[in-house]
Amino acid sequence: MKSAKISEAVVRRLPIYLQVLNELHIREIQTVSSQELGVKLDLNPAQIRKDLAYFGEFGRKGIGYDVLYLIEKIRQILKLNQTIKVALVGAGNLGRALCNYNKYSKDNMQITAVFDVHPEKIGTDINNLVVQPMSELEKVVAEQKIRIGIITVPAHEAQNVANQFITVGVEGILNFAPAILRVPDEVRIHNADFTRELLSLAYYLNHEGDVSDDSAVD
Amino acid sequence: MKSAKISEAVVRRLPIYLQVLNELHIREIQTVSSQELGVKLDLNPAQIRKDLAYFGEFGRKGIGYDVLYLIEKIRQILKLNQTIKVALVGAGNLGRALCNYNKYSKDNMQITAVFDVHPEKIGTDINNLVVQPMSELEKVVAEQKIRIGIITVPAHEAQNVANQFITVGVEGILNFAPAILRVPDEVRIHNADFTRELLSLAYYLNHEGDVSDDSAVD
DNA sequence: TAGATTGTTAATCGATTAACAATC
DNA sequence: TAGATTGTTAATCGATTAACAATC
Repeated sequence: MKSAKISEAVVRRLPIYLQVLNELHIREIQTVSSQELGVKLDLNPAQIRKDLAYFGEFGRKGIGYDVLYLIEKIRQILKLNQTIKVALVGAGNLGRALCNYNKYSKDNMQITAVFDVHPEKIGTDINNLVVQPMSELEKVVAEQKIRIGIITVPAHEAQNVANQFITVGVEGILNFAPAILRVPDEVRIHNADFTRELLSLAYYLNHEGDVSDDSAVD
Repeated sequence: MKSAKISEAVVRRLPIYLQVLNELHIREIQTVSSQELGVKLDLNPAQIRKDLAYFGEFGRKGIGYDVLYLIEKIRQILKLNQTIKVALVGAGNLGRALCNYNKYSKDNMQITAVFDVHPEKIGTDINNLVVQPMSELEKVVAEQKIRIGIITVPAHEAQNVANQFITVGVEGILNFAPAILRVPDEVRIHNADFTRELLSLAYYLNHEGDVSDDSAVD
């Protein structure tokens, strides 16, 4: 199956579908149409149907999609029907926030190890995980079969941490640092740098703001 | 000028350009070509030139782009040549992390007020800001001319907070909660929900993982 | 049966890339 | 002048949307 290359745009919509479907499930709604999903998500129903059809025939003509069944299918597509272990480097505020987040998530993604480069952080406790030194990274990743690395260190340390993740054989990296990281093709990197979202948001503000235009250049 | 509607894809690349340019500036590099930027960012040079050309003629034929000048121009485009004030609701770990982040940023975006719905958080201190009750939101937003709202509350409270932001006239919202929020057309909403990035990252992992395939449905 | 809705093909739309004249 | 690189037009590519037969 899964023959044709699926576009990134499609893959990025799957977690969104999953989110709405989970909400529907909680509200005990059993069936949903692409039409209804489209309204909720501001997406074209044809697009939703097409996205899902890349992976199989999940719906029933004249009826729609069974919510629980579709949840299960999307989870399978995203490989969430197994527990995926995650290591986090950078035990600062953000790292702590993510670890906490973790325990509420039932998505079978689990942060199971936390590391930091700074000696004073080593040994401290975060959400029942003890912060370990980077020297332990290789051993722990191998032992726990960790497949994803999260980077929550300052920008200037990010590439260095990424390199270490790559060396120890992590398959995917989620980077929170506001830096452009170089990784080999076989490692997938996603950026969760919120400053990008914040800056692009600024573009869409109305123009009224008191622009004091202090541009030195011309 | 700025006549044609600029596509979202273009706007989302601007902060990335800004990031590389800032790095180049720190390294005291004065001029850069679209070719060089392309290599750094894994983007087609023609695309970079085209993106920038939507906003003006910033480069010099045969030479390239002056780094400092281009930084200034992109900052103008993103409206960062003014201080944009931001309010944050949700004084949890993530909220605290963002406030801290804040002080290092020189992007003229500033979190100037923090709120929380829970009484026990009110009055506590976050990075020199006192957490205020939601009842103060309207007054503070008006007084400080706050234009962007950040949501760092749990998913089930997010829509409620968004509604309050909308009521008090915020122009843009950055949502960190893993929830789909409904906002009117005139309010811009960007999502910084990292679970989406994490789940789509899982899709790209290699297949090897021990899939115990415990799917109950068929 | 009539109404609803899927899966899918074809049409449209938009974004990326190639190519090149202009020019530093 | 020769080499480099922009800004921009035209060509290509890919993603979204419309339309509809199949079918519940």
